[in-house]
Amino acid sequence: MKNYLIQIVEDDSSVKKLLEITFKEYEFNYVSCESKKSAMMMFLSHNPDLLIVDLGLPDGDGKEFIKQIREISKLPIVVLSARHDEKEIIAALDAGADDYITKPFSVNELLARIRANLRRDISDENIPDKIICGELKMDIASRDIFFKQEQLKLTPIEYELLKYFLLNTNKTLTHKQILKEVWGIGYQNEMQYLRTYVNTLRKKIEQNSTRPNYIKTESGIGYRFCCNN
Amino acid sequence: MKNYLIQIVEDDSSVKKLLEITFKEYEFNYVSCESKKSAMMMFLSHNPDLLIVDLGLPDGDGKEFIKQIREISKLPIVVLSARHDEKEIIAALDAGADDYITKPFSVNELLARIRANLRRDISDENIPDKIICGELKMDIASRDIFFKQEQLKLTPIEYELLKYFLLNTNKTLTHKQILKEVWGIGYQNEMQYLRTYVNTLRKKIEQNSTRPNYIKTESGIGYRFCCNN
DNA sequence: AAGATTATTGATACATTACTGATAATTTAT
DNA sequence: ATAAATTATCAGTAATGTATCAATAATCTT
Repeated sequence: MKNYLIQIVEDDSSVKKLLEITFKEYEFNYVSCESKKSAMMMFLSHNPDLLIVDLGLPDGDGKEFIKQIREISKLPIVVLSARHDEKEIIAALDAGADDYITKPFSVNELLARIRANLRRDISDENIPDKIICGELKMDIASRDIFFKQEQLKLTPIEYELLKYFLLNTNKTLTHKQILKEVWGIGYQNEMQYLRTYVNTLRKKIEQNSTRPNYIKTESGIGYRFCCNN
Repeated sequence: MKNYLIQIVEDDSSVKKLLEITFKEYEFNYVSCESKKSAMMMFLSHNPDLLIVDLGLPDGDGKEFIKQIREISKLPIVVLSARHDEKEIIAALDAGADDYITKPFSVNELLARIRANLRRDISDENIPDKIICGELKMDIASRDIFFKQEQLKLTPIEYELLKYFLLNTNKTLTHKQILKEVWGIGYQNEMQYLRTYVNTLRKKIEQNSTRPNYIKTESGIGYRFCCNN
């Protein structure tokens, strides 16, 4: 296993300490800092494999930092936030975070999520040319999609949407994230487009479109494409 | 593996830093500069194996630089650009760039593309000298094409188009891919040429030109040459 | 240079896909 | 349990993409 480096951005010293002890124990390398300003410098000089960012930083919003990072890098970002603040979490996901953990958190949950997000990063190392998820099979190179041996005919948007889902399975994706990725910048608020296309996709890949197995609705947030492989 | 030298042309210091750290870590040699002017001098003095060029340079357009380079060299050029500047990217490809990466990028994707473009340089053409697909038979060496025993008479573009199709059967090819490959760089947007030639090819090889068996239309994307052998 | 072939252009009819808006169904909050 | 908010559904329309063909321009042949 590669020796991953994790960068912690956390101003609350007790939480920071807890993270550091945990990483030491589980033999993750880490570096840590306490402000947005030093966070960017540290990011550039250390090139970490994963970021853990607290949303309540003293010298600027953590979301701002996430946006800046997202201009230049795709590395996994895991956000720390108080549980009650769902809006903050959605905003951070929209800004480009990959996952979130609510405080207080269990050490096991933290480690599980970090591993999951590091794994995801590895998996796009070889920009997979085939994705298989249950009865669904997508061949990126030839642009073929099969559902139960049958070749599916998808329009360009349907295809891009399904592809985005398949590249981000088992992850809650906000409406805005999906719209931005599939339709492009400027479409973040066209939620009805998304509903319409989720509908047509469900008709094509769900046994029972009212009890979807793949595309699950996360009311108030977005969708989650479920895959058990 | 040969010790490749990569030249970075990037004015944004945080992106430049990120690239440099990445190349250091993965043991690529690199040189970097920040302006179009110094880029050309550096190119001439260092003779790199691959160029990474940001499209938004301060003292002149990156496209200009690419054109100048293409006057004197065929080396692989990879363009860096923000995702939303799709027009810029197209223009850069037309100007002679080989590939592009949109910011933000994942380090792995960056490395994968660089490797792919370095490889392309040396890869020899393992093109078969005879291709048979259903009633179609093409002999690359002698340039003969037979359709149902009959020899077909094709114009140069028709021939190149059919050859490209036959070398890439059962794969959806985008309009741009086809245009770039058959007509050459700079023709990516001349879609009408492609339509016209698909039309004439269909007349020559399809039983029923309105229900094509070979050249299928993929609306909004391109064409797919179907072959069941 | 004339004639023949091939490439490009533009106009038009046709086909598919994207978007819109109304209404029904479901979920969440009070 | 009811109201409010969110989501699903679907059919109509707008927008975009494609096929076809004929006219012109460019190129090649002899």
